[in-house]
Amino acid sequence: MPCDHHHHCAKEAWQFAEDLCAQKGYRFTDSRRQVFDVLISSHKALTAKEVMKKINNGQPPITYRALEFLTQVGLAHHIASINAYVGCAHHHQEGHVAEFLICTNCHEVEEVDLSSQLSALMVHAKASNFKPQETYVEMTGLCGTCQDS
Amino acid sequence: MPCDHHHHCAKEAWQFAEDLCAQKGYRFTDSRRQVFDVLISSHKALTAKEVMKKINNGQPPITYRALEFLTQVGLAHHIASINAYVGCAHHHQEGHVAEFLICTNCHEVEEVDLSSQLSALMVHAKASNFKPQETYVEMTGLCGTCQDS
DNA sequence: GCTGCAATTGTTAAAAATTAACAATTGCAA
DNA sequence: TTGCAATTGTTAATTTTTAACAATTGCAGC
Ligand SMILES: [Zn+2]
Ligand SMILES: [Zn+2]
Ligand SMILES: [Zn+2]
Ligand SMILES: [Zn+2]
Repeated sequence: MPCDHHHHCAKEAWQFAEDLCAQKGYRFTDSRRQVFDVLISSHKALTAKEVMKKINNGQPPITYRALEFLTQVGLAHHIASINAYVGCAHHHQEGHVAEFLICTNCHEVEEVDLSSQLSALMVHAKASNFKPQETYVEMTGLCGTCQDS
Repeated sequence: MPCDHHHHCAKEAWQFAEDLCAQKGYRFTDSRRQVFDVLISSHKALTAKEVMKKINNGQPPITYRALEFLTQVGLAHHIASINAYVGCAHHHQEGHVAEFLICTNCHEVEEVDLSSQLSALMVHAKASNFKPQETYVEMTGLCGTCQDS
């Protein structure tokens, strides 16, 4: 049971997503809702294939387009190290950076805000005259539950 | 010209690789050498396909196996955010963590040791009883050269 | 209400990336 | 030299992602 407050999470996430899309004028269409639902119904990172399976065998283009949309508007994150996606309903500021703790056994993902500790990562970029676009901080390992099993 | 000291780099890298393999008893075979050579001859991250092209159209299995070997013994790193590989000849301690600054334009990669600033990343893991395996800290963006062009 | 246009979807299929399977070969130690 | 484990060579399958284009939808202006 990775998350006891799960239903609560999901409900708040939906509210957040609705508001975000309404406010920004994004079209929160059926296929996008379906994919968001699949992601947000779990704290695990799901591959595109896993998402498709859960949506009545959704066709790849539709799923990939929805995943891209959600990622771009901030309702999901792409976890590069395992090539999977996780839903998100946090309010992220521009330039925000998160750290993801990814269990390699159950694929549960914990998202942690790194904004306040970002300088350690940025100092090298600045010293190298590097202009950052995206930052990925991912840590794979075993969550507490999976260490015991 | 991303690296003026390039030939120097490559020579030292070869020495390092030879020593490492000899010392640890790894077999530094031809195909592994070829892939290492391709990677270390550049400071850019190369996809598996790019590596294959440079090796007289090497067959996928051979290239993937060599990349896996090099990655596991520490002579290369997998850059998850762009799904590419970069050669490495640094002496990494166990549990070492590096930050990669990856230019999205030219794919030049700068590797920075993060060991001394690691606590910021680890504090959340410890608080969550998360047992880390691999850590990816990757920042995509534009290198100094590519900002000017 | 219609009309036109941009955004999104549905559908088919291709392309790209990765891996499986297994035979052939190599390196090395007994 | 014999045996065995590691590695390679080869073919082909599987998985993942994208291209292409027609059909549909949502919405603004008439
Ligand atoms: Zn988030
Ligand atoms: Zn777990
Ligand atoms: Zn390194
Ligand atoms: Zn560049």
